[in-house]
Amino acid sequence: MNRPRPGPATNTAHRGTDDLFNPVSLARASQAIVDQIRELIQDGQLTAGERLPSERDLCDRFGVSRVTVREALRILEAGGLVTVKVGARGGAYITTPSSDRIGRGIEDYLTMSPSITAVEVTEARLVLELGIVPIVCERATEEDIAGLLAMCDEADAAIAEGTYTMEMSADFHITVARLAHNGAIEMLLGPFHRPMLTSLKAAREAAPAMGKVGVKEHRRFVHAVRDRDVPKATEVMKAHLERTASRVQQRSRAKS
Amino acid sequence: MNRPRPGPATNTAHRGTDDLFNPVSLARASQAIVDQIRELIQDGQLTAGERLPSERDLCDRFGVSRVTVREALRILEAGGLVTVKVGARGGAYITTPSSDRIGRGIEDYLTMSPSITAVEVTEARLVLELGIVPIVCERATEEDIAGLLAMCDEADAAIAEGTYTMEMSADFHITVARLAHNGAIEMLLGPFHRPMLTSLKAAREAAPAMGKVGVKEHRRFVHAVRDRDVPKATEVMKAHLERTASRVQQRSRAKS
DNA sequence: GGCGGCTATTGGTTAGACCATACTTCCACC
DNA sequence: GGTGGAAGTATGGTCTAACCAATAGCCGCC
Repeated sequence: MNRPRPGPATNTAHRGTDDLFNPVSLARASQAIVDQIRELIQDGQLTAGERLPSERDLCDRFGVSRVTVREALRILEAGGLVTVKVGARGGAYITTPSSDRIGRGIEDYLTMSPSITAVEVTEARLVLELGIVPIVCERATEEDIAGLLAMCDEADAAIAEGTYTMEMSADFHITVARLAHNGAIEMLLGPFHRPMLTSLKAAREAAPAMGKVGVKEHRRFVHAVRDRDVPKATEVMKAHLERTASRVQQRSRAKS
Repeated sequence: MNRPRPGPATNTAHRGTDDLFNPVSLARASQAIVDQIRELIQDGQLTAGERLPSERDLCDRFGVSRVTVREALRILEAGGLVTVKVGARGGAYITTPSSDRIGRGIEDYLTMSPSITAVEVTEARLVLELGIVPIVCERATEEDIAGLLAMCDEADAAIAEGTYTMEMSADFHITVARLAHNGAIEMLLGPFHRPMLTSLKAAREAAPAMGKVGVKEHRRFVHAVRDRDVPKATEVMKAHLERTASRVQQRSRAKS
């Protein structure tokens, strides 16, 4: 049975005030466990795919009860650092934080923080989407471009049928972001679309012709990328996004 | 004397606490509670500063044990949606997700995801920092600019004393980001600096002259902003960041 | 009137138990 | 001999009941 490490916050023995002015009994045991495990992951001592000991094991090692260990696991899980499986061979497995989970956090922040306005979100999106244009122009492969054109074709077909949705538009932008072949950018940009969608869906119904113009712009953008024409691609995308932005502004103005 | 537990998929509880909180049933009860509360927050039925009922109260309302409620609170807390205080008048208070907490998530992702390379992180940072330059040039007030110049002065003084740190450089960039007066951008950009710091600290010692050049570039950037000269500011910042980027690349190449 | 201790409220933790789930093993049956 | 299913087992999910620890507010004493 391993003793709990005399680490930063393993306590349970601060009742005796033997040494004066001890650092106050630090926060929560569960948080201390989280910190330890997080550090192990950061140090590379625990790597993706590895399995932590069972909860009951961890209890012994940390010298705490199962509830405490479980709370720590919940926190780690919420942070996307581990996933927990049930059943035999179950347990907590180290996972590389998924962009989805992080995206959820960003999305929460964008949508729930009252200090962040829709205009700001749109502006941030503009910065990102315009910023990647040069990178996309440089790195997009012929297949990538063919894929984008195929999306435009599908969009046109959907418009003809009247089944075009804002999701399809968002998909296009997400795909473009992916062509930067940069995981960090992809992760940052993803969360911007869901809030945008909910914010724009209503407007879409009000202006059904919108989609048609949008897809035309998409296509012009793809052509510019195909020609590796950065200024043109930037210009097209900028106009496209700013048209969207103006609608968001109208909407947020109308709401207030 | 445990009462017979309903199966995990049993629903339609007869508990009907018809106010805000419904009994749960799902794979993880704690997750279901999280979902409910998260939704209440998103809907605005719970707003920042409000206090949730006590844990023991929530047990009754959700029809689960305290352990389960507590796990739910840990998850919400990890997501930055509530903060929990102890003692009388303690409890879970709704908080607007802080950019710090979200930043931690992004930072985890950037540093721990093996699929994200330092080069990608640097590139993403470049996109963001360059993208905001026009906005900063437009919105920076005279006070803002004076503040930046003051930072440069301090940096020069620190260099003269040999106490200049990478943190001071990071501070400069974070301050610049703040001048965009856009919370979303600020939130996105913050997390890029800590990983950058750890990645660059070693290099700093190897090239102590670095800081001097960096500060000089900072100052030239501020002057360009003062003159509202977007192309110039962009050019300066780009050169500055790319010099940093080249060092990151060297470093990551040396490591492999 | 102010200070110090009492008390109630509330989160933090423990211990032991039971259930649900999923993998493993192995045996019976074909 | 192979195969399907039953029993075994490891593990997470939840419950109960209790106690500890921190804090705010009140009350009485000086």
